[in-house]
Amino acid sequence: MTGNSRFAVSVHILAYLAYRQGAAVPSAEIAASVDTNPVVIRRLLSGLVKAGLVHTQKGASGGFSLAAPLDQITLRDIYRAAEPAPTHGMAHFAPNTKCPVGAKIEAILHTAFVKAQAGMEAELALVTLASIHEQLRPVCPGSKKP
Amino acid sequence: MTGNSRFAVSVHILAYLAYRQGAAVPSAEIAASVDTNPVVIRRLLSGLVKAGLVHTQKGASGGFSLAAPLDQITLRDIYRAAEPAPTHGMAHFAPNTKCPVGAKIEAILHTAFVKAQAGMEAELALVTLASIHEQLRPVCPGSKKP
DNA sequence: CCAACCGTAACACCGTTAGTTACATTAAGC
DNA sequence: GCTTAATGTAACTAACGGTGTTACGGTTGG
Repeated sequence: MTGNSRFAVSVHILAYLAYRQGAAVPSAEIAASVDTNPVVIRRLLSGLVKAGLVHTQKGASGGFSLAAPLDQITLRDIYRAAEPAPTHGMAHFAPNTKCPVGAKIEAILHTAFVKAQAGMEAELALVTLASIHEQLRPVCPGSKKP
Repeated sequence: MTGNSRFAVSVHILAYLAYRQGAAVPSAEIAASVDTNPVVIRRLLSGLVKAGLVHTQKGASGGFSLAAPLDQITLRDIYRAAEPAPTHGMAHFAPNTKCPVGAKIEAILHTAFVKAQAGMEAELALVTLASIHEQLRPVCPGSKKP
């Protein structure tokens, strides 16, 4: 695949936790909703826990639950927790610095990328988990397992 | 690598063509500036030509040159010509549609991605090739090969 | 004619991601 | 305490995309 689905799956995970309304949800249950392996879910949750978005409880009858109110978690928070630092392909972009263009293009591109990234994250910041939960609401009367 | 460098290299290519001021530039010369293989350059240029940003001339003493004024080419144009349609990881994201969350999350995510993409492209649209050429200007008095 | 150049196919290599198995650790409930 | 259910993480495989490279046919100026 061209990109990774880390962000998309992470949003799904948090939406699912919102749907389950604070219960301690095991990774296997989330995995069933995403249709993947529980380890994949736990790997992503590891980052979400480190970012303070999710609370974790070990042991029997343990699981994951949201660590903040729905309206205080935005897609930007999730994006930053899920994705590694964006390189925009600059990682392996090493132009010939003996050429006048190659010597300066990198800094110019970096500036443009930072602005583009900011523009994207500004849009993501407008969407809260609460609004996503609201969109899901007509379909989830109670809090049932899949 | 986390991402691809198609966009970064494409901008470099167009900046180089601007630097060479309308001359027919062979792919090997551009490749020397980017420090890569000429075929890689020609592959990317293929897309730029199709997008109408670059003019190509086959045969001896042929090469590539800009097909539009510097102030009418923005980073967004280059981005769209260089990158394939953005999937945002949705390509391999196929949640369990039997789960209420899995069934609706895809549409919600797609909407958010479209907005995020638009926010990013709006920033890219503000940067023209003319402004990049201007930033390169102090360093390129004439039009010399590297 | 020939030398230079484009266009593209074919291929190998490498890094990333997803998926999977395995196992140590932790904690609730009896 | 023992059992059971769960997290956390390492290790491995398979698949995929991107880059770099060689090769070669087509085109054109001199």
